[in-house]
Amino acid sequence: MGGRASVAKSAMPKGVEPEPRLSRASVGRLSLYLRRLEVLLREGAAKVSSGTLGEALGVTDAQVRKDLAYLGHLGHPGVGYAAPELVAAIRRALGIDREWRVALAGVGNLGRALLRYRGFAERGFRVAALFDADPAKVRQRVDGLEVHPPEAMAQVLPALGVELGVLTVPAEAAQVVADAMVTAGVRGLLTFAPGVLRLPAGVSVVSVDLTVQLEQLAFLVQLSGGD
Amino acid sequence: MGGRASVAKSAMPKGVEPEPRLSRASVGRLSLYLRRLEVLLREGAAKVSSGTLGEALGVTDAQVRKDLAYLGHLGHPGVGYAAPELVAAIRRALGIDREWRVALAGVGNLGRALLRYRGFAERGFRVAALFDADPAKVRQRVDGLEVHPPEAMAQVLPALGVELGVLTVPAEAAQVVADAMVTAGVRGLLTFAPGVLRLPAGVSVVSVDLTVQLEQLAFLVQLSGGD
DNA sequence: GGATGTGAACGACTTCACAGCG
DNA sequence: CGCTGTGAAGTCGTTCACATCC
Repeated sequence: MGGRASVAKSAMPKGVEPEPRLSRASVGRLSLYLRRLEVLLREGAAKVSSGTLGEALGVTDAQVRKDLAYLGHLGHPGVGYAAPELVAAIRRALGIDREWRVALAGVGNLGRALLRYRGFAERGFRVAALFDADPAKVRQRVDGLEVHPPEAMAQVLPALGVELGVLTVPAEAAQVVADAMVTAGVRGLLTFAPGVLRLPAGVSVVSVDLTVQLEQLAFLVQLSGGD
Repeated sequence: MGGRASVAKSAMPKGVEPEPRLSRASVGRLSLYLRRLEVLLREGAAKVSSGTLGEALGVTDAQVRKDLAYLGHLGHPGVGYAAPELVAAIRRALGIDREWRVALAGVGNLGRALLRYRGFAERGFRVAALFDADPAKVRQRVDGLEVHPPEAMAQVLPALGVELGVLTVPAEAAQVVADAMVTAGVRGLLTFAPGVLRLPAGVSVVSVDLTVQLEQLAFLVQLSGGD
């Protein structure tokens, strides 16, 4: 097709350094390093090398060093990394060196499962509000939290300082609920609904699409078993 | 440590074609195209172009064509792709042009949520057996399926022709249950437990790590809001 | 004209290899 | 010596651009 010019970076005159940024893949690995480090710390390890850190995760030592190099000069040649410092540095880089207030919409089985999942609280993600469109669920208490109707978002979320939203609602409702959350000031969404959300710039989205994951698996199995 | 080196290509004399393989990212997009195509088909569209297919998904037309080119020469220049044929070709490529029997281990909230999720059945994934280590749950019926104890895997799974396993068990149990499933003949696992599974070659794994996802989100929000 | 398929350019991520430091 | 940090090389995936065909 002809000139789908697209605006892009035309406004940028030049000169600005590329400034290496933490890549998406690196961020995912940092999460894994963090978890591994916590295990190693509990086992009493004070120092870790890039080799030992990556080993159990299937990551090469060179990759580990590259990832960690983004955080600054934390390693000591010939020795390794000081585990506690490394944990602190990773937490800061990931933005989890503080508490995040989270709202959860859709108190079905999936929502309840996430609510009880310890991993979240351990990392500073605190579910502060629940929402559900089902009148039978509204005003009930789940894990000590009252379920609010969706209309209450604009009032409740800012009051509680909620910045993140988790969507465990049916696919049909996802876009509407997402819009309501964004209007109420939420700046990031983790959605489990299939399909793509259209959101204003400045709002981040991470999508966990279970169908896509299962299809990936089917593909891999077919490949390896393709005899 | 070494070991993983495997053959590498240094030993390759030459001559053998690289044979382009469907990349992981491409496979993920094919899933999305498939879902989009089904919507378009319901709306009565018989032909689609790479532009219209990718538009709603945020994928460029060139990317769509590259992805679809792996499936063979399906497009008609000046016209586009015939939607029904494309659907069939994608299903075949992903290995979902047939039914897959699935076993689910861990009948907690998350397990129940997946069990009721329609998207799986629509794509030919049939949950054929349930397992749980909790004696209170064993022998109960959930969604018409009896819950078996883990010891029954070796007997039940081969009998039902189960090839895929879904793990919604606590982190501590994941490796043991995974091993049991593999022993019982399962060739692919979708796990929701945090942590890395060590499995024999030939068994595929897709891991959905919710903590990693949330941390990705926190990182993105911190980035965009880092003003 | 309209849209595909595809080499070539480009960019992003990973691995290699080694200098340098404790 | 062991292990880090990092340029260089290599690999993989995406975007561009255009010849080609209906």
